[in-house]
Parts: sequence; C-alpha cells; structure tokens
Amino acid sequence: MDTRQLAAFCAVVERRSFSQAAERLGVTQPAVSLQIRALEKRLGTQLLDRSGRRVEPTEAGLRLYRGAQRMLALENQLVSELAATAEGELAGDLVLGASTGPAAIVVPVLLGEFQREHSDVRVFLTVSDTHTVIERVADRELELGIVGASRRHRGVRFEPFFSDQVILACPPGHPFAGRTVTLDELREETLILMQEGAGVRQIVEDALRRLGVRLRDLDVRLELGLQESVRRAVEAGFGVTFISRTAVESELADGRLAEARVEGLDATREISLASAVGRTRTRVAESFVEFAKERVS
Amino acid sequence: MDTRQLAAFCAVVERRSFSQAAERLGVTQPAVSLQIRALEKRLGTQLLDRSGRRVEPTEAGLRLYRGAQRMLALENQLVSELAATAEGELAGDLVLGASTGPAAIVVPVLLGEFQREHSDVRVFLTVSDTHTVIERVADRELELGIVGASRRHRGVRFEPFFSDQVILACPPGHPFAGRTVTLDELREETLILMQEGAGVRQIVEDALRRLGVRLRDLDVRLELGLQESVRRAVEAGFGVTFISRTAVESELADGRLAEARVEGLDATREISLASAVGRTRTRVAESFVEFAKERVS
DNA sequence: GCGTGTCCATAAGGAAATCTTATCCACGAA
DNA sequence: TTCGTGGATAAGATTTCCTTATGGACACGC
Repeated sequence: MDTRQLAAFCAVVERRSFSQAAERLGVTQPAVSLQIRALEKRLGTQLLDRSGRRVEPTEAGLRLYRGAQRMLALENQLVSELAATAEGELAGDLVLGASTGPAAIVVPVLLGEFQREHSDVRVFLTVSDTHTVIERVADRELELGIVGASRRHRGVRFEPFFSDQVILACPPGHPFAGRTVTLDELREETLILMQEGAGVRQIVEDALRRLGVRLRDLDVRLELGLQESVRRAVEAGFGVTFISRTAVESELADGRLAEARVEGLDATREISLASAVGRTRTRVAESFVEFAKERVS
Repeated sequence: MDTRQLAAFCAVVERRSFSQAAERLGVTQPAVSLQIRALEKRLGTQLLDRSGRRVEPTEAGLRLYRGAQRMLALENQLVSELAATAEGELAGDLVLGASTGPAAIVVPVLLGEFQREHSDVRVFLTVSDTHTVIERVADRELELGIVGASRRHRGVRFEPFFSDQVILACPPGHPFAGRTVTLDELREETLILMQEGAGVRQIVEDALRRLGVRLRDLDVRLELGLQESVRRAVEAGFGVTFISRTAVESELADGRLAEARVEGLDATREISLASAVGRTRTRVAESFVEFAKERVS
C-alpha cells in the first residue's frame, strides 16, 4: 500500500472534495480520483459517497480515515526520527513561504547561503500575501512561513525572527536626506506608497495614527504596488517612500538612495516565523531556523 | 512511501540476505536490491551494511525496522478490519498450502465450491510435503496449511480439521473384498506402498508397529510414489494398498475398488489446519474454515 | 427552458516507477 | 586456481501513476 493514496484519501475526507484535495496535494483532480479508486479496489469496499453535494466518507471510509491518520503519523515520525539520526549531511526538502516584504529583504540571501552549505537540501519558497502564507502553514502545505504581521490563527504559532525598521527613503541630494523632518514638511512632499495589504504600509499607518495623522492627510501621489516598484520610483526622483531599511541597505550604502526620519514617528515591525501548532519540525527546517537566526542577529 | 518497500526491508533484516528475502517475497533478488536502494535514497541514510558475509542493519536500519514493523502491523490491522466490516461479498486472496494427502482428498473440491460461492475471492493453493507446508505457514507465506501430521512447531498452531480413515483397498472381486483379513493373509499378498514421507504410509507403519509388525515383514512389491499412482495400480489388479478411505470413496461406490480391513489394525489420521501463532486470520480465511468444517462433517 | 459554472469520472497518451533477465564483481572455501 | 554464492548494476519490458481533454450530472441565475 502506498501512503500517498492514504494521504490523498485523508485530504478528500477533510476537504470533502476531490478538487480541493488535489489542490492541496499539488496534483490534478483526476489523479486524486484515480488514487481513491485504486484504494477502493484494493480494500474491496467503497470508501466515499459521491452522490451528494459534498463527498462523504462511508462507514468503512471513516474507519480507514482514522487508521490512515495513524499510519501517516507513524510514517512522519519514522522519517523525522531517521532524519534526526542521519549521520553526515543534511538532506531533504525545505518547503516554506514568505510574504512579499520579508521575501524581498533577507530571505532569498538566507536561503541561498543555507542551501550552499547543505547541497543535498532542496529549497522551495513560495511568496504570497501574509494571509495566504499563514493559511498554507496551517494546512501544513508549508512547513514554515516568514511573515511581517502576526495574525492570530488558532492553528499557527509565531516566534520572533528579526526586527525590521521602516525608514523614509528619498533620492540622494533630496532636501530630506540625512535629516529628521516634521510632519508638515512631509505633507508638502510627494509620497509614494505600496499597495494596500503590504506589511510596511500597515506599519506606517499604525505609527501615523498614533500621531493623529491619516495617510490621506499626506500628499499621496503614487501607489505603486510592492516594494521594488516604489524603490525604483524614489530612486528615479519621483518622490519619497516608507520602506524597510534592510531592504535598501545596499542602495543607501552606495548612494543611490538617502535616508530620512520623521519626527515622532517610530515604525518598526517584527518579522515572525510561523509554523503549524503541534507540528514536529524536520531537522532541515530546524537547522535553517538556527542558521537564519544567527545570521540576522 | 510504499509499504512494500518496508516489507522488503524487514524481510532482508530478518533473513540477513537479499536472496532469501526475495524468495520469501516471491520476487527476484535484484528487485529487492532496487527496493532497498530506493528506500535508502528516500530516507537519505544507509540502512544496511553489506560489507560482511551477512547483510546487517545499520543503527538507522534497526530504528527503521522497528518502525516499519509497527507500520506493517497497523496496515494489516487496518486491512483486516476493513475486510471484516465490508458490506456484501467476500473479496481478497486465500493463500494456503496442503500436503499431498489432503490435497488429493477433499481440498480441491472444498476450494472449488468455496470459490464458486464467493466469486471475488482468489484462491492460491500450493501442494508440498508436510514439512514444507508447515515451514511456509510459520514464515507467514501461507495463511493456512492443511496437513495430515501435526508436527510440533513453536510458531505454528494446529487445530483439528477432519478424520481420515485408512483402509486396505483391493481390486473388485479380490479374495479380500468386503472382508476382514488376518496379518498372515496380508503377508501372502502383494502390497503396494506410497513413498516414504507420505502421511498414509507413516500412519500405517505406526499402526502395524503397535501389532508388532514391520513393513518389511510384508510382501511389499511396489512403491509407487503418491496416492494416485498406487490407486491406479490397485485398480489395475497389481496388488492391494493402504489408502485414505475418503480418497477412494467414488471408486468404492462405483465398484472400481473394494474395501477390506486388517484384523486388529486401526489406522486413522487426523487432518489438521495449521496457522502461524498469533496471526490474525483474514475474513476470507475465516469464512473458508467455517465453510470447510461444515462440509467435512 | 437555456446557458453557465462546478465537480467527479473516464479515456487516451506520456512519464515514472518497478520488475525481470543477464551479467559483472567480490569473497570465501575447497 | 576454480567454483559457488550473493549483491550490484545495466538494459529492456511491464506496470503504475499522472496529466490533458472530455463527458455527464447537477445547481443556479436569467
């Protein structure tokens, strides 16, 4: 018996849908259909009732579901145990996600260096918005998530990863460069923003609100999507923007951008590591976390 | 993960040999070799040390062995449980062995009738000498064995199946037909025997020994291998033979053979059902046993 | 009633995995 | 040195698995 068939079966039972199970498993719907059919044939009994609006497990299906979960848990435990005791190099897959902010800051470099040190490790990073990353971590599709906002989620735990300071970036030689400006000065300047939903934008909104200011009180002329777009626009002289200091460190260093501060505005965010509650971390993931924490500190 | 790979691995660990594991699993040695290699690749660690005279599990291999046994036991339990609760027809494989005596008597008819009643059941019968059948039951290659001698074996339990009376068969019209003859009369007659090792021969030797007679004291002219050969020879008038009454019931009924008895000789044997100690019987096997017991009584 | 969308089953074809046969290599025993 | 045993590996065949495309059933909205 192939445990992949059991995993497919469990996904269908949990989602009550072949299509959604397929999506979760990263295969097509017919593949799941065929897997379940092979399983039903092998066990000689019908496991799912497809006659209704939703797929429902039969009584035999429920029994199998419980046993299958035990088998899959045992398999995971076995594989983890063996990976934990493996002599020599780390090997295996590191499957993680990051929201766009952290993904654009340090995650690629961290992953690249980690993979170079452990050449048998394969790294799979997906970049999505924070909400999607957290959902996929909860669904156990991703082992780790690196996000800039710690949303509350019952099935996900967050641990601090690193702090990210938000600065006001302006073109080199700009009147703001190297200074601390007042809010009144900021009101007279073209402000470029990231799209709604971007972590940095939220952080800035929160900090401004603490000063009794709303974004619409400022001269927001451009809303340019994500971090890379706004960085380029500022570099080209179209305005100023709030942005992660880490994300523009090299631009600051070689003078393509300059840094300013806003009087009374303290905008710092914590980047967190998300993982599914109760999930045993693989040795690969554990090593990466240690490695990464050492590097960002 | 495919539990067949785990089963192959466990067989190698137990047998300390790829070739013997292959034989036990009914595949070739390279198949086992490839399976183990796939498993080692998947788990990223060496599981077996092949450098010595015998294959030895590594430390990781021992850990896997223990976990794999748990997984395989869980799988078997799951499959049995589902088979036990299956609605509708019996389905699955019935894998059994019989020694030559019982195999020639009633087993084919029983299996044929059982299979006709349960068309989704596949029956696999192997016929060997008693010793081999019992060994293969102990090794769990056969779920059931039907044998005429209850050898002691630590890993096998025997339960009574049916009684088989041994008679003296002679050609129709023979002076012995329908009578009880003395040992002296028997000494003057050509006696045809089965080969050494045949169950009936052993039973007869034991019964004669209880009368103080040895086979070599009788006029053994022909030793003709197994049951079918001796039956034919007697039918053709070459002599008389000791044989299972059940095995020649139809010949007795239509007059192709006649039955006699030997004064003071009581030769009956018990046919037993053998199964591996502690092994949970599948629903198919359980049904067959009930069916068969009903038929032979 | 018709059109549209969703979902599962199935057919056909391609890819991957598994297995067998044949052969090679290493090792031990005679 | 020769022979036998046992595991690894190559090449080819077979089986299994998966994807793409499609059909049928059903629900919903117009």
